[in-house]
Amino acid sequence: MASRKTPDSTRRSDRSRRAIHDAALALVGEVGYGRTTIEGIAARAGVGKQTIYRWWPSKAAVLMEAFLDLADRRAAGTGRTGAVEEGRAGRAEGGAAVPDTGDLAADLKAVLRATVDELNDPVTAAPVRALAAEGIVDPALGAQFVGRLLDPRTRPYVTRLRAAQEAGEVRADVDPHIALELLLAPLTHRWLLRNLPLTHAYADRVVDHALRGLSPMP
Amino acid sequence: MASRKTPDSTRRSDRSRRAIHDAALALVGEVGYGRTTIEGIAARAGVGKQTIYRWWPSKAAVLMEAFLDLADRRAAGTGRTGAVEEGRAGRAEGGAAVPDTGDLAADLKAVLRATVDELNDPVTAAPVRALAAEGIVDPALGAQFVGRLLDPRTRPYVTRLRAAQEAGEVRADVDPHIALELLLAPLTHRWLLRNLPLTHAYADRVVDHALRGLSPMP
Amino acid sequence: MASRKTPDSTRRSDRSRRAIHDAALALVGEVGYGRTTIEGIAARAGVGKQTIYRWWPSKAAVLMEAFLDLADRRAAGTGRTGAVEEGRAGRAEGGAAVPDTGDLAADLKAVLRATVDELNDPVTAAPVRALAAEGIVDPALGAQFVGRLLDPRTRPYVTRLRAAQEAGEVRADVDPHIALELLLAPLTHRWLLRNLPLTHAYADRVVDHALRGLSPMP
Amino acid sequence: MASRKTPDSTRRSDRSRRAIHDAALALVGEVGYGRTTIEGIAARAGVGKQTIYRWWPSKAAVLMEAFLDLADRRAAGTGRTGAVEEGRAGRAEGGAAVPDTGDLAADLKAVLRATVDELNDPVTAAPVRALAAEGIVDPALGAQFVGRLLDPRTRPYVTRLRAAQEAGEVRADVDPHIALELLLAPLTHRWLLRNLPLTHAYADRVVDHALRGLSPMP
DNA sequence: AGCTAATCGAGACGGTACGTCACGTCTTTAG
DNA sequence: CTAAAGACGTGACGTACCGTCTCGATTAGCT
Repeated sequence: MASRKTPDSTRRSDRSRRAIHDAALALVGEVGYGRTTIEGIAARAGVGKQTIYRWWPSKAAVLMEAFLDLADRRAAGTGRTGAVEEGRAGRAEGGAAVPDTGDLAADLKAVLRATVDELNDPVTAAPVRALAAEGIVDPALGAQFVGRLLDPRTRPYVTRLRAAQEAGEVRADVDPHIALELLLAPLTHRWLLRNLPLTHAYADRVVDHALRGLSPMP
Repeated sequence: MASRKTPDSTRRSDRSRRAIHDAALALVGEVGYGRTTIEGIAARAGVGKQTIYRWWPSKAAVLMEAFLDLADRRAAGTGRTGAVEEGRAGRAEGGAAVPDTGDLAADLKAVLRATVDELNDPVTAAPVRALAAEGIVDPALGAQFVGRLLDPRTRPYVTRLRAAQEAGEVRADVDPHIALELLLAPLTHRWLLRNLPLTHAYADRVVDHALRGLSPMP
Repeated sequence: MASRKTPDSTRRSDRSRRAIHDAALALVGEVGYGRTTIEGIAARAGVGKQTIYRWWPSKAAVLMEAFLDLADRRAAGTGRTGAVEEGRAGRAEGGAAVPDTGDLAADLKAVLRATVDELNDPVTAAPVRALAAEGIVDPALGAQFVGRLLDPRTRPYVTRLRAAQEAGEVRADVDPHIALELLLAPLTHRWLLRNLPLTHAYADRVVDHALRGLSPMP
Repeated sequence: MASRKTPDSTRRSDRSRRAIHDAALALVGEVGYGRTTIEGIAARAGVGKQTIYRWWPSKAAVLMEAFLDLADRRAAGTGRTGAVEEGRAGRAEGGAAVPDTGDLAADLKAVLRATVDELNDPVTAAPVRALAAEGIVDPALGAQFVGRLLDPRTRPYVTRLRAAQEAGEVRADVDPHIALELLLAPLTHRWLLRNLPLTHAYADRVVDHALRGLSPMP
């Protein structure tokens, strides 16, 4: 049944898939996304070019999958296995839960500080930067970036914020998605622009300002 | 005196420079940044490739300059000629002044709505998206992007915010640069990700939340 | 096993090879060697440039092979099929036999007249001129020119001269190679210099003088 | 009167002309004719490109003139100043006289040995090879090569051969030009092809064979 | 001696071709 | 039928020179 267009995925070689993932991540880390080529990935992975073209539509798609796979493996490795501990916030595929100690500011700071660390880690950051850049220019990839990478990771924030709203910690007339952007966008902004240092202190400041507002008490 | 590395800029052809700018902007608008090639720009501009390589280090640099030139020409054309009106906020190279009516929220909304319109205009947006994407991956270009494109355009905001601070409209313990990021980053975030609509209403909401904060009055 | 430097010649496309030969010969004939470019050959042959660079080190090498191939095909087509007639002189790859009627002068004249005709034929002459010129300046190519083009074609002369020597028609103390040069060089000299007409009469004269000598009988 | 096409040669800079000659010869000697460029000559001579294009039609023309100039200067320097000694053979522009001791074979051997030495000298040989090669492919240049370089140098041979003919040393029915080719062509043949060593012994052998003929006494 | 016109050095310009790299497709051989 | 290998047509890369052109700055030769 499987024509040339849709190869039979049951016969796919897992060895090759993983080797391609590894090669893609390694090359992007070593020489940058622009200088990473499909031929280079194939050579490094010890794989024929066609094996890449058969299963992925583009270099970016390879990298995206490679990164998601890496992130999943990490999460699986580091993740607490006791489902009991997951608490109210839970933990979805790809996204770490936001703690809920009752102190919203403290919870957000804790999580955003971790995000800052992740963004400052060159290993994880390189592929994500590349994917973000490519997604900015290519809408289809951008949608994938948001849907497969970003959304799963931000959903816990929305959940936490909604909980805070129910607890009266956050105004009722605020859309949690907008609140999320108010908190997260300044960090990613600095990360993408590299114009100012992205520190824990900055994350704290952003949380404080976002929650309290910029205007003085009336 | 001028060595082979740094050509004599006094003998540079203005006709070619402008033709290259125009061709670059046109091509990026028509076929996208990725499919725009230096050969294509040269051919369209009726210019030898070497003339591009002589004066610019990269495709991105050409586009950057082309866009800045365009923006300057536009600003010069649209700019209010009465220097008297420039008032407190003034108007620097490339950056439009933020009005100061005394009502900070209204002033910010007015200006951010204009920014939203600009970001939604496909003509201006295409080159800026491309430059942003390239800058994310190439730190040197990113610095240029910030220094030559972004900073001049955001400086008036900082000025306005500082004025608001002096007028007691904004808390004294807020760094105006951070305040700026709180206001602007959510907009650029949506613009880059294309995941949610970038509207005037959203700009208003962001201003309101940023100024008042997310937490209810204690 | 085949490294990147030495491509796998078993997978080489014969269609492309032949198309390249034809294009090279055609272009050299039409616009001359100097104005023949590798890009032009590739375009005319409907072939990628890389396919030329993969298999030949230079434009001259392409032309050399193209010409040898042409000459071989011609010889195969014109060649006498009756192996019985090959006689004493035989016929090696690329070289036509020199007849042996017992009259050395007549045999040489017959063959050298044919050579004159060949040299005066613009179709064959154009590539050979070009290769000769290139070989004069590039020793490596010159060696190929001699080894692959010239030697096979002159070897029958040496054979015939040696036979004549054994028959007592030629002095015993003469090196047949030198004798060959005495006969052939004046023709190629005129051909290369184009200063004097290259005719059958001239070929005859050269044979007569070379055999009898310039000095009168003592 | 002098339009743009025919520059006023009275105002020509001798310094530049000589510098260009020197640069051309030096470069051809150092990197070969193919890698010698007009830009390179100009740079090396400290001269604008236009100064070359104004006075010479091609790279080959520059080299030709440079070589002739060099040869003239050498001849003027080495040449015997006593015109009395010039004897029967005389000495024309560029060509050294062939001695006339009465022994034709000895005289020819002496001169041809000198020619062999000259051809084996890499300094003189490099430009002449280049010019010969170019002349083979470009008929106009070839004519110049013959007329300005070769003919002046071979004329003395013809004169000497004619004298020998009058003295009964050479058959009356021999065209001196053909005789010249019989003697000289084998040498240039070896020189151009580089397939066999070009030695004094070879020159001697050629003279002997040419004068006595290849056939045994009848 | 001063004027004026051409030549000079320099090098930017519109081009063409170079030789290399990577693209995405296709074909071959092995499992 | 997939996979490794890699040749193929394609097209852009960045470089080197081409021959033309435009600049001041000499520099003659003629008033």
